[in-house]
Amino acid sequence: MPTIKDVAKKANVSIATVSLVIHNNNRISPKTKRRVQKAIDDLSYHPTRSARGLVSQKSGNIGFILTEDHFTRSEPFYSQIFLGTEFIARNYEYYILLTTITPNFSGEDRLPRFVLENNVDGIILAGKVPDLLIERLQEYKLPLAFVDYYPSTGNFPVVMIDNINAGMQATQHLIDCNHTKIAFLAGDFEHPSIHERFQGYKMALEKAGITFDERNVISDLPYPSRKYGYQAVTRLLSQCPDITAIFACNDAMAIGVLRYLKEHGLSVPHDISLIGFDDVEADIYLDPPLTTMRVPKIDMGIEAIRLMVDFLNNNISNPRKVLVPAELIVRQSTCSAA
Amino acid sequence: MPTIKDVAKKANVSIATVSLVIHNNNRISPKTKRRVQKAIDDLSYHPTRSARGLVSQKSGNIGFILTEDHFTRSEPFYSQIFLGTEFIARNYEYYILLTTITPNFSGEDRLPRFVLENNVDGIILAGKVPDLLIERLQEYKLPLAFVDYYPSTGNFPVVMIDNINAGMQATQHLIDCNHTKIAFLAGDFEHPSIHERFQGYKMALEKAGITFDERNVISDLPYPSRKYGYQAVTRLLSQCPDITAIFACNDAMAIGVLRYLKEHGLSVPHDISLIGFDDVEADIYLDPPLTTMRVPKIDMGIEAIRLMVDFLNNNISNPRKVLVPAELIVRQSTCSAA
DNA sequence: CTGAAAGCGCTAACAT
DNA sequence: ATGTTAGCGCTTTCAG
Repeated sequence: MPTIKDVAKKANVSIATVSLVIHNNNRISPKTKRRVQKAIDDLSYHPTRSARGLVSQKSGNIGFILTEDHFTRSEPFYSQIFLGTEFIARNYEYYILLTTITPNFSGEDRLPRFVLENNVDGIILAGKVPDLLIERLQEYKLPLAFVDYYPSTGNFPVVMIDNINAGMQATQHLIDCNHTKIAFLAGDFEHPSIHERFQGYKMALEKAGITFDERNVISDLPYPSRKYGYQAVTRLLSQCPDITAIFACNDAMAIGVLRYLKEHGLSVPHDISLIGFDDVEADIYLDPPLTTMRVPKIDMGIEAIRLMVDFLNNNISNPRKVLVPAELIVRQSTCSAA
Repeated sequence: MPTIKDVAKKANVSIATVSLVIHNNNRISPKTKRRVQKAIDDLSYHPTRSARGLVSQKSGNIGFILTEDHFTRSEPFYSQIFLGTEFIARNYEYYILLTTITPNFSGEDRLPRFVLENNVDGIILAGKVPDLLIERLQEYKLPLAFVDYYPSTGNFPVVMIDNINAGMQATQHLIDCNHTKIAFLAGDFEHPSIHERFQGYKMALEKAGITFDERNVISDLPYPSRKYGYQAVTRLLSQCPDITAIFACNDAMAIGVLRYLKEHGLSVPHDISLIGFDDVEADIYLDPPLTTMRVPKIDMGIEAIRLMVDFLNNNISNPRKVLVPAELIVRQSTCSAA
């Protein structure tokens, strides 16, 4: 591999000149610039990352952290976001370094290697991450950005689904179908996204003049999975058998709900309308295909990188929040109330 | 961030000694070793990646290349493989750098930036990649490893599905169900995997004493997608209406086939049995759920990293090939012939 | 057993 | 407008 010295020699200039040409500094005469450029092209020279990194104290990498359970879960929600970051990072001349951490991150656990080794210029955190991790990360004065989660304290760039709006839209769709007894299946209320969807749910009810009934809400699920969706609806139907529509906070739960209803001879959508959230790939193959709120997962990754790069390049002091809209996808699991 | 100098000062030794301690060199007395280690711990010092990289000429990164169309296609086959590499790389203290290239890579196109900038120690290529790219990459004397593809020339570490076996198994399953008129829907015959599955198909037929019939094979599809599966079966049924079973080379095509059959009043599996390949997430939601060959995508990524790291650490000269087995998953799209 | 010093390839302040 | 030079933080001979 040619080095800057080879170029300098070939173009009969000093390495400083070569460096200046590379950075397109206009102190260099057009003539030498051309000569140097030719040498660069002839040798097909490219500055080496580590040498550059050493002097500039910039790695050219962005870290991406998520908890192990989020990485390995079957619904590829966060991996889609990650792929979104990978997809766009290229345009900004960054590479993404992925790592997972344990959800129970404690004082014993060491920080991701890329932090310790100074190998990232900023970090994107996806999904719920332990507060302690965030604190420890801040000691390294690394720019942080959050996707689909934000910590209760601190002012960071954040990409979130417009959950309130989406929650409203989903509920409104059911209301438009003349439903009034609408159940809300939350996953983990600790998660801000879920809580926001719940706000939207309540707002839509209120706007339609429907009294909110606490018994229609199941909010103590340990995890928003198929299994717990199945379980939740069991409980729901016993405590309020008259509901005609269910808003499940994600598609995994909705799939569990659907299975329960079918197994118990309840027709979807004729007996009960069902709307999910996320728009996972399986939705269209369900019977009936699931009405849901489509979340632009790839876009969320893209937006996160944009925020980070913006920050890195311009040192913006006032962090931006971006809300990505979810889109109502009407399929066949919802219909007018009888 | 503390540097090696800080540690040296704190432990009252030279930076050379610190470096030796870090690399666990036994020329250092246990006593100084302990003292230095304490200083390292107290300062929570970690060598900086770029400094290390500069002198060692090792980046600590492994590149992952796939073509754009493979990255963006809806069936997340290669992204699963990629996630497998990400998953395991951590254990070997490597990071993965992903990049995509155009499928029509030509002389005009520049190589991935991580190659030019000397930012990877080796490269994994997933899926079919242009020959020219491989040639150009070899000029950089970077170790290469292939997943789910291998070039016609050259001797590289390779991870492949055991396609011949899998093709046999799938076909054998249909034969076990008393089928004899079994169609084979290839995607792109250029791809070695498809060709191998075809070998397996023929071998199973032969073993069962069933004469191979060329008309039962559709092999001129531009791309193995739902759309082309749908199209292929149209043609297939017109040219040999008596087939009772179809082996589609991937699930995407199988899904297209299934749609066609349902739309044309043919029952799966009663009129026609259908087996796919890949085991994508949607399979279990299909009606009927799809019998298929499960491909361990994550494992393939893991194996690829293993091969690469083996090579990087031991400079193995005789590249290994690993064949990962596919597993027959019997669901409800196949049954005994009438 | 430990230290001095050279140098990896580059950037940027300072000279000229 | 261009060159000289001092590092960036580390590894690794080579001396002692």
